[in-house]
Amino acid sequence: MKRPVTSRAEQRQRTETRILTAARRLFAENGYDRTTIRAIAATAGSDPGLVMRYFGSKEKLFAQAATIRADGPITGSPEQLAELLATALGEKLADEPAAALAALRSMFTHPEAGLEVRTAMSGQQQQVASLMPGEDAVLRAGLIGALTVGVVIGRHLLQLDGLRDASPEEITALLQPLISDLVQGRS
Amino acid sequence: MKRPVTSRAEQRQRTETRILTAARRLFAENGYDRTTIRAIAATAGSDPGLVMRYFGSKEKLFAQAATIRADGPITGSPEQLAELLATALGEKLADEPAAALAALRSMFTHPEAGLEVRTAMSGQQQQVASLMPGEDAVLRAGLIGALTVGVVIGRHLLQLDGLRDASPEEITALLQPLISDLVQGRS
DNA sequence: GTCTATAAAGTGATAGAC
DNA sequence: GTCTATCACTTTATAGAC
Repeated sequence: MKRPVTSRAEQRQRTETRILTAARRLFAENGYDRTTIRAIAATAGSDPGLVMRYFGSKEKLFAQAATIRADGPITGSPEQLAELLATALGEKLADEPAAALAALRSMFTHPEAGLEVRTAMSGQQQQVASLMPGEDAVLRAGLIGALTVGVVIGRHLLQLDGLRDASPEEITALLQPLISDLVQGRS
Repeated sequence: MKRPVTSRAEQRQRTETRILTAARRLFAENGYDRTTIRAIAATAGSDPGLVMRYFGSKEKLFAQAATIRADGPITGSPEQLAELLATALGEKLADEPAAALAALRSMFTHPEAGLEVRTAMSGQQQQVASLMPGEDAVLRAGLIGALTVGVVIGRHLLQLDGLRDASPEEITALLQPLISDLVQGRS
């Protein structure tokens, strides 16, 4: 008897990733509540029962699908910091990170998603603030965070007029000096 | 027979506003999908049947509850414009406009709410851009809009670290020069 | 192991009793 | 006019047939 090119375990993991990819896309497009297990299974070419069997619950599936990958560690002088933050923003604008978008779209209506986003941002902000001078460093770091989410959701989720079509470079070129001002504490 | 101090029509309109207020609060707190007619009725001390009778459908109730009041007309020189935008932002930070927050919280998961926010912002942005110099005025106006929503949701909805506690004046003081840069096109 | 059938719960909306 | 009772539907989750 010839071994199949794809073993049982391989096949299983393959459909598992297919389900996860489908879930990510649908969660990013429609949010947690409006995405049904049925729709995910259909998109993945699979079955609702299997989705439950593999991931346990809709909640657990979402947790895996909407995990935000943290940016690399942040260090350097204030001048370097501004440039670092601007390029990190540029990356978030260039590609469409489905997992992060899934979390972002659901953050206002699904408590778990809100927590995910808040903790991810909180960690980042503390790091950033510790590298910044001034009494109000935490506030200024928060404003950088707010600016970042504002631009990301303005482009990917709300599709605001000017933001949708502009190139990432164009946007970061405009924003880097502003971020630099916030980092240095000039006002 | 003595006339009651509150007539039939008065009484009716009174409960109608009570329902509307409750709806605004719950929509702002939990979003469209997770807010039920039943919960609105209970909060308003009324009845689900009456809510339907008065407003026709959940959709129509939401439309009335989540209407964004546009800012006053925007005019003036670029210098004035930056100040105007900063103070308008300050107002949005000082009080908690329940109707706008209801629309904002649901904008990613409820298409109607998304449209409401998008059209409100689009109108504002076009006005602002028309008063700004430079080729990329539309993009820069969009960035001002993104910054504004970012800060508003960062404070009221996400409750980001530095933003939650800072005073509106502190925030606008930091942001006005940045807005001014975007308006003038310095970068 | 994969999928069908169904259970259990909750929703918006409606009809009709008081 | 106000509210109770219920309909029709959809959801996640489960149990069991193949």
